Amino acid sequence: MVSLHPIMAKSADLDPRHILNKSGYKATKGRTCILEVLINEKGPITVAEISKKLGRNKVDEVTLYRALEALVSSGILRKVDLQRGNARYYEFVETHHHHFVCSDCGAIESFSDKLCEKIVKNALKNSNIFKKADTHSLEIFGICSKCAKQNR
Amino acid sequence: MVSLHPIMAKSADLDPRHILNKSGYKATKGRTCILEVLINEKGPITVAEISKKLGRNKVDEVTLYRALEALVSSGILRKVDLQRGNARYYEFVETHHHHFVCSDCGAIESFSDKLCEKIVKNALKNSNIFKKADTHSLEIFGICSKCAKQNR
DNA sequence: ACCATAAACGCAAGTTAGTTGCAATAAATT
DNA sequence: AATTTATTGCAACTAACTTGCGTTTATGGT
Ligand SMILES: [Mn+2]
Ligand SMILES: [Mn+2]
Ligand SMILES: [Zn+2]
Ligand SMILES: [Zn+2]
Repeated sequence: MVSLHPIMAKSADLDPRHILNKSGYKATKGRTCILEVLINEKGPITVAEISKKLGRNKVDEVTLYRALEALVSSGILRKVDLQRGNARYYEFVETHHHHFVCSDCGAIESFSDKLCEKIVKNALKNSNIFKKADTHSLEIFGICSKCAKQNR
Repeated sequence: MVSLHPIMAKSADLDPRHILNKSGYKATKGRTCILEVLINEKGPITVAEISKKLGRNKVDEVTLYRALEALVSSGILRKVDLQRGNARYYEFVETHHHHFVCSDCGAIESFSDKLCEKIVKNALKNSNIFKKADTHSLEIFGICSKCAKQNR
């Protein structure tokens, strides 16, 4: 938990305009709003959800797709597969973590575990063709207790 | 490595017809061929690739999609996200494992690590809403040494 | 071997998701 | 304020599925 001085609107690394410029993008109205939506979101959301949350700041869907792909390629956003249809899920990358997902209702719980690094290290050691790893994804799927109760 | 008696065409758990029937499906020509393709494949492949490998046994694309979804829902096949465009990747589930994927050329190396189970156990212990886990996915992304060399 | 039944199939049509090209616009740099 | 270059919106397109429905085919019972 970071506590901010009241006079500071936002720490720089949570300010969409600053983030965009730092990565060499123009802080246009569109991208600023898009990134703001994702920063304010606790978990991954779909393209359609982002569009809806933009409200009166809605951008063309082409613009949205292009912006999301750009931000992913810079490591600002992350695309995750939550195995729910084929919609893509995006989330702002603050700290690395994983997801526990309910296969029924889609409820998401985040977690992290430093054992992951150990696994990546092992995989690299045993690999014949990889010398370094960039990223990894780990999601666990199950039925949440609410859904488990209902489906009985 | 399992050694089979010459008179035995295939061990039962690798025989598509047997697998289909055991799960309550009809061993139609279509599904038998589809499953055969996936059993003979070492890694996950796309719908288009499956279709091509079917050759003269090609089925309608609708049939293919319906068959794949059915087989996934029975746990016979698995759908994995290798972060390469939006085509879906399917693979026959023989033993649980994970993938190390080249973000550039798509090369895949499989691995498994029992530390995964530990992570799942940890996540369950710390979870407020999940009491059990069904499956999990873990993929590592990097650039293979061949691509690393070329891109220099 | 034949029949009944339900699963699976193929076709046609439709939808949803994502892409490409290009001229117009708006940040950033000077 | 002018210049430069990324970004945008529109229109059109492609790829990736999905749905409905009448026909076919595998399977289990006679
Ligand atoms: Mn998350
Ligand atoms: Mn595999
Ligand atoms: Zn649930
Ligand atoms: Zn490679």
